[in-house]
Amino acid sequence: MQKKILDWFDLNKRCLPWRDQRTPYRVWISEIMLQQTRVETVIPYYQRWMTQFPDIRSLASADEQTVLKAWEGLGYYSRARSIYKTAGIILHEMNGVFPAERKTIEKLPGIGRYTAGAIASIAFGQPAAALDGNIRRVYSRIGDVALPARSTEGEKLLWRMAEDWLDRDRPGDYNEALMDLGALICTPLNPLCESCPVMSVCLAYRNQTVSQRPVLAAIKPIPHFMVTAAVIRRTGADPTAHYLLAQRPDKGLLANLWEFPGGKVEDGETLEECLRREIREELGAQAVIQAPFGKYKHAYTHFRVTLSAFLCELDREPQPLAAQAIQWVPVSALDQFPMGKIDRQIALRIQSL
DNA sequence: AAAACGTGGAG
DNA sequence: TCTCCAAGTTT
Repeated sequence: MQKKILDWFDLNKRCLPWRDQRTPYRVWISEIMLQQTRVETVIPYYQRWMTQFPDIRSLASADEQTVLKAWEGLGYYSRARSIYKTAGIILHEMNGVFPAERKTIEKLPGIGRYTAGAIASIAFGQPAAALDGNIRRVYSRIGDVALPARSTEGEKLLWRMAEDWLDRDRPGDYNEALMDLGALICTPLNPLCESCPVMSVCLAYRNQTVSQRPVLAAIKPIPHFMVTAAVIRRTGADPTAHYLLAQRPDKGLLANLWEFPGGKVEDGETLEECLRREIREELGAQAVIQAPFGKYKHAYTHFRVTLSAFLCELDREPQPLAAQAIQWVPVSALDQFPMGKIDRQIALRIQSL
């Protein structure tokens, strides 16, 4: 099976930017960017990143805000903050040398079992197994695994398969081969079994259970929240327009990113009441609402929001009561502040005025 | 063990 | 419009 998969890989592997010059740094950055993220999404981010931060030293000497800005739009922003932390650790505690041992790699921030195995095998040629979404699907089908793939028992079995069946001579290529096989042939929907190099050993194919493998967990209902946000224009003699941004807490959703202040609508509250309450609580000021500034729908990982924005002014200078920091920002500088998708859309609308 | 954590694309 | 999910990790 390993030979069939590697022979297929040698003929069909994808040409991807991180597959040139396999330095540990390039493999590491690509692996983090690819966590839960499509290849096509990652490619332009990866190319910009390597221009902006060509090595660990340039990354470690940047500001976290600059790093988050480079990550803006990729999502799961703790990944960017972990990368930044890891760059500092490698530079200051490891003499600037990326560790080669899987166990050591796995101790670094943002690197779990999969990523440690991928880096160890791909960048260092070590016989370390990797189990990602693609490989999990491929092995669930080859072994016709009836256990839910993400259950404790299922994970145990699948990691065991990944360890036992790893090609010891070409571990990095083998792990990548399984991922390419999962991405190109053994796809979630409509897999191309007739073109698969391991069709003859695939138990799910034999048992006609391919479409039922892997066994997925039940999906939970996703709540939907109504939220408001204030686009606050600074009043006063200054002829240049400035708008107020607040920096989110350093933990949780969109940590350390900037946003237009606001919050969830509570029961029995109108949108305007919600906004005035939030501004009072977060900024210690009275909001004078002037006009609606658009509705924005957005789906996060585990909830959805409909955000109603309003153009406002304040009756006094705001205080950072809830945010880490607040800042009056000229329209031309809104670009430089890392934001999540929905706040970026609001910022773009301001810039189009 | 289960929940939190983003976004964009396909069907 | 809506669902599902795509190279997982952390708490």
